[in-house]
Amino acid sequence: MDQQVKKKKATIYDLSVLSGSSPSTVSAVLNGTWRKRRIKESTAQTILGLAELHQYTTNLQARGLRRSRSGLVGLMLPVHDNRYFSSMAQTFEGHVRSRGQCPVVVSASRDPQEERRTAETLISYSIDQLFIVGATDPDGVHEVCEAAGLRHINIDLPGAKAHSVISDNYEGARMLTEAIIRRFGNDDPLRPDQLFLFGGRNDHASRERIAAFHATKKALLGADPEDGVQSSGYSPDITLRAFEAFYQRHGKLPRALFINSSINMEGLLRFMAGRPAEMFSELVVGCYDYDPFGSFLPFPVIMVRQNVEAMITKAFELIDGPPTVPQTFLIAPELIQPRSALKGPLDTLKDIA
Amino acid sequence: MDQQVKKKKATIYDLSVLSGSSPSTVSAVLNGTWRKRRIKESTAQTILGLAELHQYTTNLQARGLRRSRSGLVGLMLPVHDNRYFSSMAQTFEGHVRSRGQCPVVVSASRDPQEERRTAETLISYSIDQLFIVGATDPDGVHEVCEAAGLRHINIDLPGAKAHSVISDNYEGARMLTEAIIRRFGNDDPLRPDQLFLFGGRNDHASRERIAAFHATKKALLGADPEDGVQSSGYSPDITLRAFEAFYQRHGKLPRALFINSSINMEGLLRFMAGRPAEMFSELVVGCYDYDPFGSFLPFPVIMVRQNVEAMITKAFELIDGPPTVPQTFLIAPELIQPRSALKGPLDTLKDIA
DNA sequence: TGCACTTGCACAATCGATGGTGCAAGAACT
DNA sequence: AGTTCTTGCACCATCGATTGTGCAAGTGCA
Repeated sequence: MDQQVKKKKATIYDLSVLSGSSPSTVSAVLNGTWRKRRIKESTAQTILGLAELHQYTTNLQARGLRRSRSGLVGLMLPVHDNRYFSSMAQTFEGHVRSRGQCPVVVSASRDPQEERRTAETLISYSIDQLFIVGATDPDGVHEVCEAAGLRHINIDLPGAKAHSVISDNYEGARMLTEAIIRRFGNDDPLRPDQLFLFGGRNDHASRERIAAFHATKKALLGADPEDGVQSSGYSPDITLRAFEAFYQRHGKLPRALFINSSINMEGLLRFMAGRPAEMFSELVVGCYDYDPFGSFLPFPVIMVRQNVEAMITKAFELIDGPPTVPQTFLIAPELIQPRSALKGPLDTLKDIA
Repeated sequence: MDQQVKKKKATIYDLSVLSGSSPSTVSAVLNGTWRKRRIKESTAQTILGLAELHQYTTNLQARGLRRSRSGLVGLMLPVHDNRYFSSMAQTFEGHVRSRGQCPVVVSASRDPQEERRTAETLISYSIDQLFIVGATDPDGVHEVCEAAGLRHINIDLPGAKAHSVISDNYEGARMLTEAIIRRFGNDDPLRPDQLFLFGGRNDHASRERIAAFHATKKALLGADPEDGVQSSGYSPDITLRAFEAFYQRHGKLPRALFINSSINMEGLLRFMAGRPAEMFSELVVGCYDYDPFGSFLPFPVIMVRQNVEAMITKAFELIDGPPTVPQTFLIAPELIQPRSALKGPLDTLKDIA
């Protein structure tokens, strides 16, 4: 009967019996340390043959328990459903796999409590390293990791207590603001009260971007009215409401927009839905994020692409390196002109038609 | 010194000593089975207090080893970097968390070998269930799961040997094709040789969609030339080349396009990049996938949104239900008119400004 | 007082792999 | 032949939690 075939998954003990060797010998052969343990070549071959035959696979929980690490490497994202973060996941996976470890990607919803709980859960599985992306409370997560002796690193949003690899938000926002302004010709240049920033929150990235936004406006346009920033967090709906409020107050949208992230950009889309396309035909938008579809909207959208590959690479370098005092590393982002469809992490996969 | 503070993470044995109870009692208290084991309320409180005090957390590898399951639930995606799949991940996470388990999301690059290897790795960690999304070789993965006695289910692309929950691709493609055709008025209706399908591959979804495409063209336009389908897999670059080849041959793009997925749509974007926007002003596109940014391109893009929430819900229902003969369940997708910015899984998160 | 229950917990085996240590048999050498 | 190495492996404790079982002390009742 099929029920009898319900294989219990061969263990080293099974192979031990079958091969006539001890479990420890079998273990050594199967995990590759057998030469160091002076196991005879022929013994090894016998065991490897049996393993193959019986489809042996290591029980990684048992190994993890013994070694007190698991081979799992964690990536904690704010959310999955976003091109920036999902390309982060994609890139991360590639790196982890190429080191023979197993990537575990989870999201924590930008909720400090959830972030800590998530870290704790991962720690309970004895993950080997944790990459903390865009955490609302990086230092809170740090405490949890620290207490468990877990190597970790911040990405995208910096913490004070562990290394951080982040985008050069100031420079990126400076470039973006400048590009928005320069987009307008000299005959009808942009006025300071025509450029607004939507999105942003009280996090490091937003603060830097807002600072650069202000500074660049002042430098290039000579002035910068007080009310130029409409904070609306990282929520499409709140951003939508901010646009609606603005529209109610002014009877129109600004001439130009600096939008803090693709998530806020979705708020603009929601505002656009149901309104005539002509309403947006003169609009110029800068968005601090890159999304290929966002780049081809019916008005110019200048985007900033953060260098995910470089960030992840640097993060691995640091997390593997010797511990030093926490430092923040800036990775230069790239200004992307409207109507650009760039390659992404998927392009490294082999093309299959 | 800090080095001495390197806490070894309290175990039930530590708490056992501290509380004067046996490890098994501590274990029972901490995992909630203590009433069943007739542990005194006061004993339990003492232990819980100590656990709190010493920041005890269960070593889930040890538990997993003993129980031979881990509390991990796997989601295997083709890729992360895509709104369809990442919204799948987002939705999945919500469901898994609400059951007190830990989601593990990994991708397998649409590579049959990678798919099996990935499943094997996850199995080695004793995951409790596996959700297989868009697998190139679902039945291959099935074998691996079957051998390990792992509950699993196919999503998006069906397999023959396990339950499958998929989008009603035929009906979706029928709606989409019809919507594309109806988009053209009666004075200058679309001709059969003006509507082409790009993308698709030899998988179940593509076959269904292509069949519906053909049938609907024939039904509504009376004819359907042979060469109406340009297979280009799931790769932006191959799709780009398909567009270039088409353009070379015909000196123009088709009047209307059925694009098989957002990934192929990115191929169109790549084709658009660097070419004048006017070239696309008359184009009408239907895309079998939904991406909010894709919905606002400078030409009408009719999209199909697959009901991710319903698919995941159904999948959980099935995977938890009693085993029966493998069956495929169709979930109705939704036709999305151009310029629609819909809510997604992120909107369930609490908005933070 | 005697017997049957109930209460409250301890004991010990177990999950599967790892790695330090010990030791017999054979080789090499004097 | 006696001593010292080397080879090749087995033994066993261990990682931390779970769980079936056993049993002493206490309770209730005739």
